Amino acid sequence: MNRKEIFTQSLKKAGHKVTPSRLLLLGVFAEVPRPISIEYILSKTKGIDAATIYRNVSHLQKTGIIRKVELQKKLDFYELATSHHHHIICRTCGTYEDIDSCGIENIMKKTLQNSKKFVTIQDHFLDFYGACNKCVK
Amino acid sequence: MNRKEIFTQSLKKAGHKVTPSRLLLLGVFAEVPRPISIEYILSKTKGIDAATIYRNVSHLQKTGIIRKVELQKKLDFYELATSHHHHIICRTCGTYEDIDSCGIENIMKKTLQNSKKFVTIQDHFLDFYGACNKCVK
DNA sequence: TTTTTTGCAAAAGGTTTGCAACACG
DNA sequence: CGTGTTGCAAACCTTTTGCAAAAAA
Repeated sequence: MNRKEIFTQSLKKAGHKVTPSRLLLLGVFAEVPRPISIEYILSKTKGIDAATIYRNVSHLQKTGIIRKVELQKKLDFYELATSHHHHIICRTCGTYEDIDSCGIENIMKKTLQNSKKFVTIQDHFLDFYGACNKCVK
Repeated sequence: MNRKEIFTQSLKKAGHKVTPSRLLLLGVFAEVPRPISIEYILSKTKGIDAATIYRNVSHLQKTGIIRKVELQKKLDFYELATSHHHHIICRTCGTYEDIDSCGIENIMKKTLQNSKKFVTIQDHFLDFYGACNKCVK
């Protein structure tokens, strides 16, 4: 079963009609093994109207074929230059806790040692998303 | 020296004029010990024109009073529901490597143990930003 | 008084929505 | 055929820019 057949099957299973634009969209996802942005998707699907892409991304997400990696609400966060730490954030109510010592330095060190392309790490981003006491049920 | 005086001094030192809108803006940052979004800032500075806020955030950033935590270019990344891993990304050219084993499970476990509010972690986000071989100089 | 900053209005991007034509099943 | 999907255009929202008035030094 080739890639197109797999896509076709998963679309049908989710109740979506199989259309050229959807196959193309899923093809873009399959070619890049990492989270990609709408901007990137649009650049790889030039023939298709942007509205169609937005609608399909939204539909495929609702049925679980793709999944949204949401980092808070909007991009570009700012902080006072003196503070930097990590958080655990409740997906339901948005409450959060700071994580004081997270041991990330070890991971950074190990990552650099294993890396073939990279020489330095200047910055990092780490947050956890979960459920707080009040929102577990 | 109170908070307002500290702000005044750091603005002057950076060559900014001291204005009510800037003091208010810095006050918002000081009240929340974590990265905040423009959206949040605007909601806390209602009397002031949005254009002024955007300009000030931009200026304060250039002189290092606040700092931008940039996660790629735009928010809302998507991935196939089956794939999930981490990256080390070059800030200059955008090249990246996958990080296969990053030891994050230990951090998750430790974080949950230390947490007072949280019961489960459903998801996490971790990327490193650095310089690759070609871009170090 | 000089230079920077501000508010307003307009412009510029990116995303969403309404609607009629079209295509999948 | 009937319903879901598409393209187009208009609507929306957020961010940026130009300009003249106001404020800081």
